[in-house]
Amino acid sequence: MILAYDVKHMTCYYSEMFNEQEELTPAGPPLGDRRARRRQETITEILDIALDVMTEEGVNGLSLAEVARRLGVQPPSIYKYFASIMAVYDALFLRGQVEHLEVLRAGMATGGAGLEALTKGLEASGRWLLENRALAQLLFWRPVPNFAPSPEAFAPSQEMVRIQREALAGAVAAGQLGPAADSDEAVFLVSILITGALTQAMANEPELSWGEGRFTPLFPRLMGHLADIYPPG
Amino acid sequence: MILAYDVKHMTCYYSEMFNEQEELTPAGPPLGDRRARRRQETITEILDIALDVMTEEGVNGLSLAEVARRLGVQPPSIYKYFASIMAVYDALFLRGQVEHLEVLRAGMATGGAGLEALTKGLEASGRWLLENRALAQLLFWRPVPNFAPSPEAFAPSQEMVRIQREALAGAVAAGQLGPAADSDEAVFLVSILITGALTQAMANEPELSWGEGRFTPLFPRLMGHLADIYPPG
DNA sequence: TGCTTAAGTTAATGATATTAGCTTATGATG
DNA sequence: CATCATAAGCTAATATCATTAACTTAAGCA
Repeated sequence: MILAYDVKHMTCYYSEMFNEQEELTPAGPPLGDRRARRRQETITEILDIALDVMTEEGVNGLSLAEVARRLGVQPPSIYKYFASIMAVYDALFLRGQVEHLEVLRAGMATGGAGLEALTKGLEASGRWLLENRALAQLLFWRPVPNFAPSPEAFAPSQEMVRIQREALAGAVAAGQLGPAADSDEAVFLVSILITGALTQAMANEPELSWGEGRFTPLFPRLMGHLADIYPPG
Repeated sequence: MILAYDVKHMTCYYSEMFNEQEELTPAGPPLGDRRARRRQETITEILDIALDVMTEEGVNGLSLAEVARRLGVQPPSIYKYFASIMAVYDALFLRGQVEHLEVLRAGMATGGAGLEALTKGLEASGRWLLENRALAQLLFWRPVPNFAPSPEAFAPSQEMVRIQREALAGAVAAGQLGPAADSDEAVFLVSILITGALTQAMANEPELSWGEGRFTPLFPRLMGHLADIYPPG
């Protein structure tokens, strides 16, 4: 899925909306090896804390002052690492995309092939997203006014669409689905199913995991009926 | 749909999460007729402006200071009408629920019966929600940290579920769907379809209306395949 | 060993939500 | 019609933000 925010296949909204690219991290000049490592560690630490805060207070509840407090530092110090709070959101968006892509890939590898692999992959993705709700909301919804992900942060999403088309093509080749399933349209259709299940679960069942509750258990069934929509042979 | 935020059928999340009910409007003592009308007009005006601001700046971009500015008044004056910014969100949530319910009802009345009426109703609902994105996000997503709708604001959602079950029961009676479709599960399943289409459209195609783009045109087709999931006879 | 500069600091600016307390003028009531 | 309660406005103040400017310090490369 991750159709939210795709840019290549998803026509042009984000391509129009990308923020002007100021440096997101205030320039990383030729750092000595040791210094560079320390710096990277601090950046990671800031992002971890930011994620904690977002998980506790909501995506929009992120406050650099609170992050600084937990890091044991004064608020302006954060600006040595991130140009603005939007840059923090962007870094988290990128982190979310990358991790999520990896989870989808790994999930698909556990299944068989074609439709089965796709379903397994999307379930793994769903499980991960419900375990990382703050990231999921950042990736799927538009909770933060004036935030639009940078092209870099957005890039993994195109790979995600490619992978899914590949799986659908595999399902067609295996005779699980009709040839019409090898299309962007089918990817969008699948994205509606997974996004619907996830959105309902996130909004209504914040305590439950994938496979629990009233929505996510229906997802595999819906995927199974893909063959009704794209009948093989 | 509107399963997001339902409370009766949607188990218990919101019932646990309802905010302690402080007065949302700072007490409405026995107002004279004229005064009461003026007051109500001002309240409506504030909500209209708040909706404008949310539409322009995002749901979380609402600022009482900005509302006051547009109303031509100092920020503290808003507090004569609403106890807090959360009370404004709650009033808008209620307004959204009520209008949305009416739209669904009217939409269903235009179609035939059973499955057809349900599809017509949900399409009308989708059209309205895309025309009222700020409200849609407030109703479906959880964009505002620490906001939970009051039971009053939430109530219309139960009626919405009831109406949909009724339509599904009608579809079963008409032989369009199998008996298993007369269930809460089927309502949840339908809610996944509509929520998925709407979420994708809202996140990725903010300029487009219902029926345009890559997601919402797929919805009627998905509804048509409900008979595959709940085969009649 | 010394010096560059990364990484921290404090101080200040202009937003915000909200509370307290004062003023005014509307309109219900005698 | 006059009175008076009070609705509805105001200003001032508090506490929270994000962010910028300008300074200090100390790490670590040469």
